[in-house]
Amino acid sequence: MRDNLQVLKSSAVFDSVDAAHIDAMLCCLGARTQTFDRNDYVLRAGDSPESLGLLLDGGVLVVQEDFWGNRNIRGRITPGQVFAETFACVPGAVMDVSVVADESSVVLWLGVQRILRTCPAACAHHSRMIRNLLSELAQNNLRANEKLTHLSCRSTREKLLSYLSAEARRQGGAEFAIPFDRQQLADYLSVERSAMSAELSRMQREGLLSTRKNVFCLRPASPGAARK
Amino acid sequence: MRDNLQVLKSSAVFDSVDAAHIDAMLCCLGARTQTFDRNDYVLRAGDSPESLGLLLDGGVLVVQEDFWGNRNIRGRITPGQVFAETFACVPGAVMDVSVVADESSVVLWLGVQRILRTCPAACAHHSRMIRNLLSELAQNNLRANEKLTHLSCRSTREKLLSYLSAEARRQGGAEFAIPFDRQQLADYLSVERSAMSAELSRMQREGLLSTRKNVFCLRPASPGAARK
DNA sequence: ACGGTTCTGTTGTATTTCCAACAAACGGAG
DNA sequence: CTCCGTTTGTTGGAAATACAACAGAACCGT
Repeated sequence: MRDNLQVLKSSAVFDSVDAAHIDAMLCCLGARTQTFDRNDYVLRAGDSPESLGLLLDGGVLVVQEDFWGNRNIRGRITPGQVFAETFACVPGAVMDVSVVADESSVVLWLGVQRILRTCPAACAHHSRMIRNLLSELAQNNLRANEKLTHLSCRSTREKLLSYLSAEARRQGGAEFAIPFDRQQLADYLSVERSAMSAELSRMQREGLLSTRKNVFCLRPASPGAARK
Repeated sequence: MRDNLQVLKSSAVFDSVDAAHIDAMLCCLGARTQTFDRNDYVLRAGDSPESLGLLLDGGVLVVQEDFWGNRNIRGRITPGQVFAETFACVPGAVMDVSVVADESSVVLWLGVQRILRTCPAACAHHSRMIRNLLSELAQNNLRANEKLTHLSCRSTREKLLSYLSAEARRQGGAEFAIPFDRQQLADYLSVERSAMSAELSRMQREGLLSTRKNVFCLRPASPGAARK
């Protein structure tokens, strides 16, 4: 719990905010922490959160669920990242997604309206935080765009390649770990788990990639690879 | 062209900015207008725009295209709305989508970094505009979320119902016009145009809805409706 | 080591989508 | 009005996905 300050200092929303002032800011933002066990709901679809969540420890999934338990995973939040900021920034916005703890997690709630409503000149750091928040929203937009790119692919194979290429690019190498197990990956890409599993097998047989558990390694295209 | 000021005043990014100050702001933002014919590219994938676009007149489509001309429509921008703001807000961000004029259009370019970089206190309206921009980004996020909801549906019918319900909700009635023709709607939902057309026919036969051109009317569920 | 649970890959069948080609309806331009 | 290009709806065969059911592997705590 002592390294929470470390997480805060490295978090994008507190970027360029003097560490010495963070305590004062937290008080000003009405910050409070909350802990969750695995599979606990952090926020439910239908909520209108007034605070954004900053994950201090653990991991949470942003998911959309229908009545029959079908779920689409929007993304996974890791410590230092924020979530629900979009809904917290639009007063009255109703969440159409839920946030579920994927493991034991600690969340710091920040009353974003206290940043936005009061005059930014009141506190020198407010203006900085608003710009950080804006940057965070833009990043979130980019992530959503990326996911839209994956989902607009027509076939399971294309979706996999689109996602895996993006992940390789993001992590800067052909070998990388993904934050999902197979079922979660299928829910993220909106495909059938079994069909995806079969497709991954085919792709491995063709030499496009190799995978052990959640570690993938993309291979450069080999001209003599067998099709199908 | 004279009613451009009217568009600006009603635009969300200039919300609560005194009309008398807009002129001064435009100068400060390095604003300049540009006109486009139908099918002209306003921005191309690969660009790193330093300005956001505010549409003064006409209509533009945000699209993602691959090498073979397959395109996915991300959305349609109408006068008063902004586009490319996400990329303009993240210095160096490379666009993975293009913006194409769907009709003759007039765009006002606003140097967003001049809002963000300079001290907000320098101009009383800067702080207001930053918050407007933040709100705009949040709205954009909500739209992206909505589209993700549509795209995560598995079947053509589900996608159609998801989109049409959302549109009905947005426009506040069972009867509404959509901003797309059939091909554009198919590209927006990432489905086959012909399959979508067939599905729409089936849904009409079942009495779920009626459609003439781009006007749709959703009907309340009738218990005795024939399946398939 | 032992069960029990979860995760992953495989397979077969039913269903759906994709694709190409065509037909009908529509909307200007001359 | 006719011609012509565009848009929309229809159809049939090829291909891909959805679904269910199962088997082996990995993982857990006891």
